[in-house]
Amino acid sequence: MVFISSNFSFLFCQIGKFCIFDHMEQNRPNHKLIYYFSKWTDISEEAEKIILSAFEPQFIKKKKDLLVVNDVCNYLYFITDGCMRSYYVDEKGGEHIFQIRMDNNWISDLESFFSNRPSHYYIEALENTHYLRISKERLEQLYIEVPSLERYFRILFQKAYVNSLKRLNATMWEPASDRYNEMLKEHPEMFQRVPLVYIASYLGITPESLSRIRKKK
Amino acid sequence: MVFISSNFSFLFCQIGKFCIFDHMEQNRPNHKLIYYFSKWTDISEEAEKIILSAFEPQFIKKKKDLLVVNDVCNYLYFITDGCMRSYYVDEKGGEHIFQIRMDNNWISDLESFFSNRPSHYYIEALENTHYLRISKERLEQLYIEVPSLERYFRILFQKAYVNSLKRLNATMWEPASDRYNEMLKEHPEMFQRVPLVYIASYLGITPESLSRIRKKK
DNA sequence: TGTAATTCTTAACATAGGTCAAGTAGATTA
DNA sequence: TAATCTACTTGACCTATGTTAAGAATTACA
Repeated sequence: MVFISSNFSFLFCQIGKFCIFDHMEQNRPNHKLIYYFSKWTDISEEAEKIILSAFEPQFIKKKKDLLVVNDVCNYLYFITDGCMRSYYVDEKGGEHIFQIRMDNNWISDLESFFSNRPSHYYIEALENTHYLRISKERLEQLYIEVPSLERYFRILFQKAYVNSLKRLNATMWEPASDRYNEMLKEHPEMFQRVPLVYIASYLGITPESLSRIRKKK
Repeated sequence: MVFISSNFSFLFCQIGKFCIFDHMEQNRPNHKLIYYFSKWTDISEEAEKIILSAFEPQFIKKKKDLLVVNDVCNYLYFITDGCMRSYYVDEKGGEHIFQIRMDNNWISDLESFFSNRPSHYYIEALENTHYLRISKERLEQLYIEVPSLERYFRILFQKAYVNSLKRLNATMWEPASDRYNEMLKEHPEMFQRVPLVYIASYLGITPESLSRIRKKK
């Protein structure tokens, strides 16, 4: 695959991630958020204060659910430190993971969030995780108070959509071994923090298949 | 599949399509566009004029290319009447269709459009097609002249992203026959206008497999 | 520290869907 | 009207991946 194999980074759709924040103070996590906003749009000092007050810092323990099926997803979540997965459960009880997100990434069920309808998904913490959250009402208000945020989210969703289409093409037309190899290359840190069972599901295969792929290398 | 089978409409990701325009005058296609904008955001009469002047009405004949690989995609296209497909070609020469769009839908290569980098894709007319187009420069300017457009596109991409993730889940975890049946239910018009070869590719299978699925029914 | 739970691997077998090759039926063109 | 094309189908065979079941290695916990 000529162009697909050149960059499989979309395999994680890790929207909004651009640099490491080791130099930042650990206890001012909101500043990471502002940094990302300011990458794509202008944020005045005034606006910065408003934004920081709109997001609530939260914590969740490993293996706890942030969202369960049939609940409305009331928040947009920005992971400052930790790891989450979102998945659905089919009628035979099988779990299908479609998102794994780590530090400095957004996670939510956008469909439920924007429609106020019950979610079909679960969101679960894979590690003890610190995150920021904002409710739909507060976000709508924020779009009015800080109009340039609309631009940030327009660009965020635009990129997320493009990445998702690439991942779709790879899933349809690339063999699982290629998807695995490129993921290994683009996201080695993932393999240190996330069990292979989950990575297999994310890639659209069974853990047994992933095991075979890894053996062949 | 409990929730997926309840609505496969995302299989077409026909973002922005909400109603039929039979009642509209055929020769004022731009008004369809305004109608869609005004569904999600407020458009003043003033803004309407600016928008209408920013989009150029165009026409392309069946089988002609709107975009070819390695060209930069300079426009966002809104199909007012007709049908297009976008696809890429793998190193063995195989074509893989990932979008089929008909009346009142957007089509483009967003990645190339926003990055100004050469596209990996083709966009081809499957019918004689009337469409509107806007360049990146003009759109950036329009975001400034009509800020509420940023909101429209934020919502458009947000929905497109959600649909794309659902299509990804269906592709990974649902059998091809289910995807076919639901597409037939949700988009029967597609089968009147688009050859099965293309629909097969869109569903991620070969024409032979689609033929077998259709036979079994 | 021992037991249970997770995580990962392996092997035998099953199956959906791909590949190749041929053939039919309409539509298009000479 | 014959000759091509294009769209679609069919059949034989193949392969990647799923399924089931078992076991090893690691981690958590009582």
